[in-house]
Amino acid sequence: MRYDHKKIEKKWQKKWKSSNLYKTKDDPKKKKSYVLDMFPYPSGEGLHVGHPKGYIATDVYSRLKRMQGFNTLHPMGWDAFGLPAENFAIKNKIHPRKAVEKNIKRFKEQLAMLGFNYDWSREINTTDPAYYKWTQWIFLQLYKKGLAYQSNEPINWCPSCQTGLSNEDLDGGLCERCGSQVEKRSMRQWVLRITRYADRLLNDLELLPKWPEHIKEAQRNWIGRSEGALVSFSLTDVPGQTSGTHQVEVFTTRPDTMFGATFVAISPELAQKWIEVGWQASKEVHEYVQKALADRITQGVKGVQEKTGIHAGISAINPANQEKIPVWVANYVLGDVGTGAIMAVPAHDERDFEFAKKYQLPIVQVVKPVYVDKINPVREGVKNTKRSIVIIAVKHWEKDLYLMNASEKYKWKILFTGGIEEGEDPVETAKREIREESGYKNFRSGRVLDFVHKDVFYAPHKGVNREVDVTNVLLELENGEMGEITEEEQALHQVSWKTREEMIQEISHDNHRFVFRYATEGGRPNDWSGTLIHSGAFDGMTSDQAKKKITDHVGGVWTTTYRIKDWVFSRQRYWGEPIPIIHCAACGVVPVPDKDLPVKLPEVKNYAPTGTGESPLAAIEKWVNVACPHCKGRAKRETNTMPQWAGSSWYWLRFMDPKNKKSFVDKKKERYWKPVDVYVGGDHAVRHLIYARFWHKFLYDLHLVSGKEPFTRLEFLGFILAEDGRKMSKRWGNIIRPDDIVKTWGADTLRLYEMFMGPFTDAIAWNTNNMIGVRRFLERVWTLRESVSAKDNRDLDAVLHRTIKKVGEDIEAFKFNTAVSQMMVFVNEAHGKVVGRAQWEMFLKILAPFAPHSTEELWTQLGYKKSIHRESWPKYSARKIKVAVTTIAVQVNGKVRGEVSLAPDAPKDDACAAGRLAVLKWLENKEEKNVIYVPGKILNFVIGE
RNA sequence: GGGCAGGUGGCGAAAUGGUAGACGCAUCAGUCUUAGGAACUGACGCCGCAAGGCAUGGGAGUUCAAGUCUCCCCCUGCCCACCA
Repeated sequence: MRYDHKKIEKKWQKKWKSSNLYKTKDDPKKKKSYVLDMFPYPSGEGLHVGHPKGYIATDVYSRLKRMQGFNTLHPMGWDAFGLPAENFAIKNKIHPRKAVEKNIKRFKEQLAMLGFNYDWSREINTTDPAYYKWTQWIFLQLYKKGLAYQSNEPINWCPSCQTGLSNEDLDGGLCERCGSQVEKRSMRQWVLRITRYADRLLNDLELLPKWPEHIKEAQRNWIGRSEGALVSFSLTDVPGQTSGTHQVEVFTTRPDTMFGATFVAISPELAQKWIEVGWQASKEVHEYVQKALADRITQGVKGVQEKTGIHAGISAINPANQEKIPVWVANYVLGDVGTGAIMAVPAHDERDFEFAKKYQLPIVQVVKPVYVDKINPVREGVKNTKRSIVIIAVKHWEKDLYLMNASEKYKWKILFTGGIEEGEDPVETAKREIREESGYKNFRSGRVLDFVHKDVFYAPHKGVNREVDVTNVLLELENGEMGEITEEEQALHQVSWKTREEMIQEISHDNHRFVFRYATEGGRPNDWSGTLIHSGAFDGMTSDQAKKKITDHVGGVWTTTYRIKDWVFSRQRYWGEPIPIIHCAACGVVPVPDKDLPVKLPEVKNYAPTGTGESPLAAIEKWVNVACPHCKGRAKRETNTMPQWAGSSWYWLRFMDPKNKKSFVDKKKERYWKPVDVYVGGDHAVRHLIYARFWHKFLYDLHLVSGKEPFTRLEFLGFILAEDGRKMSKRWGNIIRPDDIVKTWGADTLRLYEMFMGPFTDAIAWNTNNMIGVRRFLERVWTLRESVSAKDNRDLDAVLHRTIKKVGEDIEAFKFNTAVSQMMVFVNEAHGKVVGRAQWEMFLKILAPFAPHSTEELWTQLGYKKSIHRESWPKYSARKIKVAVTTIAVQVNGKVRGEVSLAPDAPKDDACAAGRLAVLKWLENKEEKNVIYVPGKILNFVIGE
């Protein structure tokens, strides 16, 4: 009988369903495993072959866990509220609920084709009132704890989607759904106080060692905690000054550099505010502000590259040194970051530096960086000496080449250096040193760089530790004429001309490389920490010490700020959970009593957005007008709805207990099933995970859930690209549908191929030819059943047991590709040989998670009535993995010159004897200095030349 | 600009510091044939008739031994971003 995937797959999918094979029961005595997919949003497009990749992985993983004896929870559901469903419904003129039902049906059919082991009795749907009742209930708990509040602060408004958006819904200042430029609009909003959890969301990332580092890093960026000082600069010379313009407050993370603040820069937004309160800015300033604000809107914050600004005609007093410095309006200062104004320290901030260069503003270095040498670190018990030196970059008289000063003896490649004599001009020192050490003697120019630093190192040629104050000099030669130099100097300096690129690449010491770059490419602040200079009483302190001291000195406040803002939680749209609040003229804001939950979405004729800032629900008077639960007086319902993120912020808890009518999850069941052991998905690196962690922590604080973090391990998949390497999309016409693949090649082939393509986390292009190779593997498996015999084939034991071991370990580690290739190795090995029945059964079991249909069919052919998917995972025998003879490489001086077959545990003498014969011609007449033998791996003869 | 992940054959990719390229695709040669999306046998990093040499983005280093560890440079992808 040939391998007929069509018949087999349909047959078993039916049987599994009717026998409830994958139903999960709560069994407190058994150890559990909770394997969860990020549940999908059921779009109208249906699935392409990229979508199931994560579902296949969790299917394989959860099948392994079940076979290993775990009580396994592996559910699926639908995240079906939100703008896309609503926009789809409006466009196609059907009710969103109808559209969602239709889409879910289609999704389920497509998932069913692939033979997944979901327990469908636990299916949930965020738009089901029995589900969103609890979403509303959790919202009310947030409200009761003061974590949900109303606000009239201006929020982001998308004119196209006609709804408010949270900061997280923006992409570079544009609406992430439709790309429209977002406006600021003041309107009443519900907001969740996620900032109160910011520190815990940040710190508890440390509780998640099994999360990918890049996801954690993205979350840290998103939370954006930074510590710094709030400092006031008083203003003078403000035309039309009012109380609003007496002073300007800035936020800085570097108060230690305050003595180097040579100007203040304010955002166009703040300038506008000042104008509104009476500042009589000049015509030019006025025009600049208007233009900068307009650019923000037309180009978005992202689009503006060039830094521009204008002197505001105002002065500020630097509170550190009481110096009068100018105030500029600058487009690189943003209105909604920090206070909307900065103190600019061009010597130590890249952006301020760029601006200061452009407008010729003073640059004052106030931190002297200390470079601690890693190649020649200071030594204990050696004399410490202090000196002043120059580091000298020397430019060629004609070409763009520079002098490299190499030393064979000390193995370094650096610039020239030399000690400054008492009272000597650093440029003269530099010229003298170059004449003495290189011989070049005529100079066109020389200048001292506006950058000093300190080096701390051990000087091997003098045998002392050095702490040196460095002045940096750039010399340019007039011509190539050379004078006499001593032999001693010649031996010490191997002089050569190098291009700029070669210099940067070859210089062996970081400080010299930095000086070279500074001299030839222009200035850039560096991040070596250091001590203060030009800072009055604070000179000599380290940056860290000075930060708080200077903040105190100027009367500033040390504070913590976050990039993450409170979560704007209301949407002025129809298709979402109604916010369960009643507004009563007499009692104010009244939460809907628990007994009246859920507040169901009413039927409505027109669910298109109104654009007035009110949701379509506001027009349904019968629904809006209610009696106040308190005073029974006339009251109105809240008409805003929740954002799409609401339903997915707690759904993993509902799967534990999906039908519970008394609470969102039974406490006992929660304690048994928590936490999610493996969570698998692709999108949503930041927002969903942050929101979910936030709600979970909140529920933890109410003692409603029993763990601090919901997801122990996160596996983040790489997307499958189209065959042309682009994203699969209707637009490119490169979509491949699983339906077609399953029909032609079978679900098992598709599953196995998606696991075999490459590393799970990599984005890899689909390749149908490669997939056919996997189908060939399944056919060879099918053929193998003909050579099964009663007695085991001992020759296959080692490879079989190695395969069992590797497949189990690789699935556990989500290294599915190498698990599959190991099974291919086994089948190649078994090809043309007799396979013992017991061996065959073990192999079918380890293949079963990947290819559930064909293995089930082959299993039945052996006469079994019970499903293979209820079998347990085979145990490998460590003894059988061991082989009698193995081939190891024989090296001579690390190069492979032959090989030899040995027992893996052969003694060294035997190995050497056999090895010598194998590489005889390489050893003749040579002195054998050493032999390295690693049993089972390698034999290396080290010989003299 | 910052962070993270990467850079290995014609392609997808393997490789606890120990024979680089497992496994698969494609290609080539052959066998068989009921001419099929066949199957089977073999070859397949580069240069070279061979002996051998050269090869994991480039350069240095540590080591008996480096794709793997250290340092520097270059490039690509993803995320964040004039975040003060």
